[in-house]
Amino acid sequence: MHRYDAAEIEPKWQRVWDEEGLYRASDDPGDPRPRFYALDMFPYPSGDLHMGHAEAFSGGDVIARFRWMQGHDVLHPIGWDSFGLNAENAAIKRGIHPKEWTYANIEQQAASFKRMGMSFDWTRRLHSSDPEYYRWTQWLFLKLFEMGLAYRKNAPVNWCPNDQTVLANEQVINGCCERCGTPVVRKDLTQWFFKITHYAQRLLDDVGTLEEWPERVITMQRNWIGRSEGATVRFRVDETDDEVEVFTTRPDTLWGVTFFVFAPEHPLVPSLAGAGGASREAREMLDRLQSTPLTNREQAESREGVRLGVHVVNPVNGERVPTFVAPYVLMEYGTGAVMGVPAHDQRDFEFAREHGLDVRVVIQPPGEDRDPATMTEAHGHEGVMVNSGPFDGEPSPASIGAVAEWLGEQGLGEPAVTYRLRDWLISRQRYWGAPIPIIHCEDHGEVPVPVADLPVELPEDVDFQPGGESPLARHDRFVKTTCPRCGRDARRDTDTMDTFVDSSWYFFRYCSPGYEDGPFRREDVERWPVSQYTGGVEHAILHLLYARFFTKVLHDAGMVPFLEPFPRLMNQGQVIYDGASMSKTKGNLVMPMPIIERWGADTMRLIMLFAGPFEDDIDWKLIAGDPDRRPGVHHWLGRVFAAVGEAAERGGEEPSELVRLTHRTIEGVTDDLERFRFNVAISKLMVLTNEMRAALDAGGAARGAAEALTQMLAPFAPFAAEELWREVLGHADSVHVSRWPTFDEALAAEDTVTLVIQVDGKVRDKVEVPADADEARCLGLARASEKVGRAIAGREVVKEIVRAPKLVNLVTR
RNA sequence: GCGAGAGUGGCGGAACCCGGCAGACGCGCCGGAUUUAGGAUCCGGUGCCCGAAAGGGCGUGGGAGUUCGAAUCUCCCCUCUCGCACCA
Repeated sequence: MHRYDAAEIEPKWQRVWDEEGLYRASDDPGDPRPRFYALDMFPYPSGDLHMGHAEAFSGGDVIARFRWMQGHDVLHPIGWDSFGLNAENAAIKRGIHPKEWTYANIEQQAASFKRMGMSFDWTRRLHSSDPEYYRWTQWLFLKLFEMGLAYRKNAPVNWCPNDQTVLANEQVINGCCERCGTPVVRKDLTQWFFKITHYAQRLLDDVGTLEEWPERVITMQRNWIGRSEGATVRFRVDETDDEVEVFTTRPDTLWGVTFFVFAPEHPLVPSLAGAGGASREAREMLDRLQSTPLTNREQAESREGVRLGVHVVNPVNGERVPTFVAPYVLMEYGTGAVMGVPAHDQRDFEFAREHGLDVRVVIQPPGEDRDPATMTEAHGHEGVMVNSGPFDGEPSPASIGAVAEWLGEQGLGEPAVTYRLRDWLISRQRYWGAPIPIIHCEDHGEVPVPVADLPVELPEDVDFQPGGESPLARHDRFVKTTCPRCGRDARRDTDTMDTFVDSSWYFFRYCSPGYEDGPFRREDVERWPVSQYTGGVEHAILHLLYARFFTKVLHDAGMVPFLEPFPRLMNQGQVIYDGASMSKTKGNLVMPMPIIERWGADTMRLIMLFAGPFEDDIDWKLIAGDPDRRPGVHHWLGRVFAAVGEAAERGGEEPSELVRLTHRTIEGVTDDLERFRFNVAISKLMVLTNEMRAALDAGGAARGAAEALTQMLAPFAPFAAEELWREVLGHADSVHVSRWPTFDEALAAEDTVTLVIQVDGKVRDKVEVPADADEARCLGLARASEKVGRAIAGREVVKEIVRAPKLVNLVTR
């Protein structure tokens, strides 16, 4: 009798696996096995692993183990995204060094991963905060710099007053810092950017080719890139002769312009306000608008605005229209100025009504008579252009392109495409990140650190309290250097890189661990394209967009052979509690390690994987029940032990029913694993267990079922399966290097099936029939059924549908 | 507002891809057995309604459609979740 005792078997096998060195990807390019690169999003080392890690990595591990058993050469690496603000803030709070905090957490997480039975190739482990890693992050920065894709400019940036750092647009959520929730303010700073906008169109085009990505992630990427087609049009300021450009998606409404609006930050605004002799009140309001943080404005829905007192001339009809400054126009999008077409744009309409401006209809649907005096909202779409000079009578919106082209011919503008995507701001004025490898020389400007001098190491003796400039700026020995070109005194750049830079290429480094002559070898990356990327949907935009951008850049640099890094993406759901995210502050935090200590790692893995579809959220409150009560999956493992144990000791021929079910289960589970349907696969293994139990209780043998069950259990519950395979079933080698069972169609085939007999589509009877029963036989049985006879009594059967051997449907009148 | 996805027992969910026994599997609950006891184990039951039972009726958010037959395909509506949101 074999009792299931996780506490005994799990540490034992963990040791053995370590010694045996399982799970190493081959370094041999001639290895004939098919390769499978199972990539999990590398964790951020804040504290111990949480439930989200437990779920995501359990799923990723099932896939990796499944592929191993299918005979693949599997690369299943692990590393840590170990730079970043969290470490720095936590370290400040605790009065210790970020490095100390970070590496202590990494060690804890690594130990937890081993305890969970993760099949990582530990020899390829990396940490983005190691000099040997960020050396190459810096190298890649220089590559982008060399390619003209990294540049510095003075720009208004999003500044978090709490974290004392700049944030990327992507890190501002509803006007607040993504990290701490503090409202973000505007500030002008000189910052480093990566020219991701240069790749906007390619990022957009190629995202559509990712057929194995979740649709919603593709949509989110598309929306983020935000391509709009239309035209730019040049207006002239009548009083000053300044030229000002606008972007519009609706050039067909140009004849309906009745006013013109600038964003408060627009560079022309100060001089135009002067030229227009704006009133004191107007100037005060202007000041207020210009100093209001961008974010507060975003939330405002007011249609306030200030009249500038100057006019612009509409190039298509020569009309003079008044100009305004209004917060509803954003400097960040388009050109920072818009033409006001109140009849056909809702925002412009509201603005016009607020300020008593004309509304002129220039698109009129046939049979309708839109009257500016009585309109209560703007009309956008279908109709015929009117009051539109040469375009009168043309259809809209079909004429948008024609108008744009006409503008070009007339020299008034041109067709244009605009993206919402901004360049990627990568400078951070914080300590715990990769230093930007640039030296500022008075004579030579921005000079790259020579590759031989990389890494620019992060000094440890730094006062890293945030103070509005980079902590590195206060470290004289770091800052003072000499120019690599002229040898004279120069200053190092003191900003560090956004951690998203680190995570944009780590999956390449796994392919060439320890490589000394570059970030990775092209042939290694070519040999190990990512087969499956698994991670949280919270990275649906930023990380994935940046990693895609990097891949394209490196492709263009000739360093990688493909254009997209992750052909297959799977997002696991979140682990939540009672409908809300778990957090320490809410007091609803459940951690995986206590569960592992109490019930074992296999149970924790099975709880996660059996709870529901992998991509759906798991609400711990709904699935967990009493924490002291034995989890259902633990109970099941006990039943598996009992059944496999008995089967191992008993000889004889297996009941054909059980053989059949075994093969059907192999077929089903294999398919489920290909499709991430872990919960369904586990339920099938449970069914097989129940059937084994019944066969054993009836005195039958079950050895074949026991072997197959143990093997199929291995990806989910690696410890229990190993114990059964080696100790109970008596195999010498690990179950994890055994070959995945194959299914035999002949053995899986049923010899009898259930014939369902319907009358008018309702099930009236069921009969067991031979699998090869023909139509006549089925129909005869249906006709002979007493229940069917009762159901059709007194009625005429007008049609007989027969799908032998499974179904007969008698249709009556 | 725009976009995406989802609505099935007391609960998590299966069947949806490819129309054919709805509710697999598990949790919970009910009954029984065993046990000093148990949050342990084993056996049986468990969609709802009527009925002692046999049996019957109803049933996959609502409504229509296609079909011999719809949880599944099509259309409309409702609800919820997620993402984006003054993007000119």
